[in-house]
Amino acid sequence: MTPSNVMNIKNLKQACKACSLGDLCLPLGVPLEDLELLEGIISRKRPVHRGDLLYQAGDPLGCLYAVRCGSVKTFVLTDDGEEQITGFHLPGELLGLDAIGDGVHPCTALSLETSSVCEIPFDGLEALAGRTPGLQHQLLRIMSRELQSDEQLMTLLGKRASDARLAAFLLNLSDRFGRRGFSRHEFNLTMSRNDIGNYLGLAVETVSRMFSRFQSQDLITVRRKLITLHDIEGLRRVAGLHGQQAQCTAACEQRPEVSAGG
Amino acid sequence: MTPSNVMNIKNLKQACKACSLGDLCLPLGVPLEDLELLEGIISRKRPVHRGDLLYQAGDPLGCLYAVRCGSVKTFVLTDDGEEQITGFHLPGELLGLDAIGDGVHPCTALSLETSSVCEIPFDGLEALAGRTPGLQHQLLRIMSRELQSDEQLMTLLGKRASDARLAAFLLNLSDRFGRRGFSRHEFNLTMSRNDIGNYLGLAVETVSRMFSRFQSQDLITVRRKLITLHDIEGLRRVAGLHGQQAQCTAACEQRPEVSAGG
DNA sequence: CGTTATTTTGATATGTGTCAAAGCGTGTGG
DNA sequence: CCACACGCTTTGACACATATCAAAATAACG
Repeated sequence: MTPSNVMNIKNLKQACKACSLGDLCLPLGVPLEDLELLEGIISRKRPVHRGDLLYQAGDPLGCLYAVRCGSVKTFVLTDDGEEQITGFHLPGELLGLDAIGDGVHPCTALSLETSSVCEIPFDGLEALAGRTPGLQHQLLRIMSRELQSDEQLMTLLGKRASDARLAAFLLNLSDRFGRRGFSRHEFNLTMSRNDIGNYLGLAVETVSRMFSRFQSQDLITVRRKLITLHDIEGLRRVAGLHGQQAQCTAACEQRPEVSAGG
Repeated sequence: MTPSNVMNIKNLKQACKACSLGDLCLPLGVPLEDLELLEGIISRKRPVHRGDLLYQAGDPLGCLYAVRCGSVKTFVLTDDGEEQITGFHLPGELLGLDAIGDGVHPCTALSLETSSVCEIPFDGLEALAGRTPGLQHQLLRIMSRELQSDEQLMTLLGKRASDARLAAFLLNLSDRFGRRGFSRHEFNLTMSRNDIGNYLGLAVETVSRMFSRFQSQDLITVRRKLITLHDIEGLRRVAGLHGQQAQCTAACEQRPEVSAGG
């Protein structure tokens, strides 16, 4: 009705092919000619704002959502009414896959900041996947990876102490930000301390205390929402991820601290 | 080489169509004519015994495995070498889906008793799913449901006390046994107390104490591996699953104990 | 039938939740 | 632009649930 609508239609054309995070999202491995078919069913919504819901628990599954920019949290409501956060989602990640089983969203998705998401009608995606082996494969891969990361989270929640949980959480975010071209050493937490505690199965106070402790150990600097990682290897040690990446010789036992400008 | 091989070949023909748990497994929703194609790629192995491995962490993904009878546990090895159990799997359940992402099994699958499993080459399954919409849909559904159940487990591990965890675990098993035609009230635990504790993020001793407590509260009877549930509604209350099924009025506050023959 | 593994029970230690309150940033209205 | 109020975060004190340590009881296995 207004000129702005025309703009929106134009924006729609600016889909997967031009999207900077293509290879983190569904299009990875999908041949160019099929990509256009995928673009055909995806629509890009207006930006959503902090606190906006993408979908709510109980909603019928209409679309999956891909985060384009910003961040989103998903949570289920336990039977006594409190929320359990099931994930924080960064650009390139697909939301709503847990709704395919019953055709109903089991959790709610809420935007943590001003974000942009792509809407992908599931019916269309499924039909297209049947005709496009690369897309089917990528869809299965994405779901499989989510199963894998859930398994890691279970280990964290089931076996690890509070410091290991928070350290693993920070390292996980660092890694995911890094893959998206952001700094691995410095990033903003878009979720509250409360959310972090909820996700990690810890009280808010414990999260806060651990942040303070890590800071006093020169592992990180905390300045409100801004986190700076100074000693990633040290964090790995706290997280219980011994020498996963670099060769772990004597170096694991040394390294007292790395001073950095305060 | 021996006559017994001939028997095995005959057994192979006795595939999905004749399988008693067809509608719990992959074939659900797959039309009859496509079912034969599915049967074509599935092979049924000899029984596996207690302690046998179906696959190990690090193995390349060759096949998915469907439990036909018996039970299997899957676990990842944490970086400091201890195992974290990620699931117990009953007949009709599909194992190895978490390997699709990287083409490598992230966890190990070990049979808890004498079991029988079907081997499903993933390549073939994927190719067939591309030609069979019903099969593709069922595969996506199975993976989605697993995501959903992981979310529930996260809530359990993150928020619930030890009694709620164990109660929820028993109810979950009861429900799954029930769906498979076994008793919902009485079943054998094929896993050790250690395994249960590992899975639920509890010490063995705590699991044992909770079993004793539930028994003294007349919620269950424990006789070694054999568990009998006497008061499912009571267990639901302990698990924090308030009035999910029946209406929960004043009864929730009353009911001091229900005596039963000891 | 003896040996070993598993399970149960008890005593104690400790990490983390809970309660309480202060500090700090953010946003709002005068 | 400043003052106030509100929410979020941090810090402290304490209590409690559960892990840990230790040992007995019981089942499993050769």
